[in-house]
Amino acid sequence: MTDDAVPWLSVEQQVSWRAFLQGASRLIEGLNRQLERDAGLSVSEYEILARLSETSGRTLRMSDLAIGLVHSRSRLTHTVGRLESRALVERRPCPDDRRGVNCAMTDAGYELLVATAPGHVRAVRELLVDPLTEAEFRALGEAMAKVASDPCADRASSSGTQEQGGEGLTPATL
Amino acid sequence: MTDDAVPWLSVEQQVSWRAFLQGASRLIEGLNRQLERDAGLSVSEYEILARLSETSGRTLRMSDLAIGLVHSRSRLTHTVGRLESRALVERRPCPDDRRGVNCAMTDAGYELLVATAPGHVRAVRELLVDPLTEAEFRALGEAMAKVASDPCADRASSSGTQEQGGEGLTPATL
DNA sequence: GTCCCCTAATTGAAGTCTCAACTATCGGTA
DNA sequence: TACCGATAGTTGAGACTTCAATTAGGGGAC
Repeated sequence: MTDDAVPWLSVEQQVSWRAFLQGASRLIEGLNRQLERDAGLSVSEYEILARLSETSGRTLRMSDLAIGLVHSRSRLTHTVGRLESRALVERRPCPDDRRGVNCAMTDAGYELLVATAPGHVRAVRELLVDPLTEAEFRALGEAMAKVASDPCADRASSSGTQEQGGEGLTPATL
Repeated sequence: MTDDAVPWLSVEQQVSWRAFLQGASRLIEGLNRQLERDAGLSVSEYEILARLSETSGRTLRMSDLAIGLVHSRSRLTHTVGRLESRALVERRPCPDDRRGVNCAMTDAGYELLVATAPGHVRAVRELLVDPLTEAEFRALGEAMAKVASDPCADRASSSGTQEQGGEGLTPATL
């Protein structure tokens, strides 16, 4: 934990940062609302079904799902539990590793996904794709891919109180 | 709710879209962890304190806070309640509108923010700003500003089942 | 073989958010 | 003035997530 002074964000950076928070918030909220209304699914649940639908056998190991979706194992366990209780998904022991659990999509799950996908895609377009130009959307994707794969993202920095490098001392940050 | 076919996302768009979900997830999770560890605050709580610190009088009306942070009123009520129970914030009646409630930052709240800001800024830099070039970060900010202010974001589209315009019928979406 | 540490997954409690219902006030209109 | 729809904020229940603890199996070193 290097304890060097870290400069405040510039005003421009702060504007970007807040735009990110606000935009992400609106987007996710809008998607959740649409999915909940039309299919009784949350975005996480939809994501799980979508991932499963893409694999041969419509089956994925819990840990692979968790990694792909960037969810904690615990969260995944709970969410899959809910899906399983609705018979959209099934848990099976993993043949080659007795610690593992396979999550398999049922026919009902697949059907629900097929029925739900069009509305979801439309919402993603309306809320995210359409407001942007193609180039903007591509740039957004590239930037977020870097953020997603940033190797340091696990061990977030700790810090005591220390002086900042910037101008004033307004903690006008975030 | 026009019921026209909506094309699937292209493969490239899907990659961008998933990168967004993954990146946002890692980012927010990392920030929450850092704030929780170092100050016992969540990102939403930090945001509230930060907004308050920027206003003259360090006071903001509940509804203004809710709009600025893109939180539901209910969520804001709960979160402010928690902050108030820790004496980081105070609720006062709003002089000019008897329905309104003003949320005012206490000195303790301000001090906690000042003590917390450096670590938080560092985390934002490590997780989001540093992995990107300046141009990328600016582009990200501009795109997200459009998403945040998109006028249609409120009434998310509803939809029944309908055929898609794309190629196959794989609901490989999200 | 057996120790030991690592990974896989689950559990339950505590914390947070959402949703719908409710109270109170505002402000325009008849 | 009395009504009435809209806005501000709260509440509590239920849904979802997080965190720490727990169970179970893998796999290398000795």
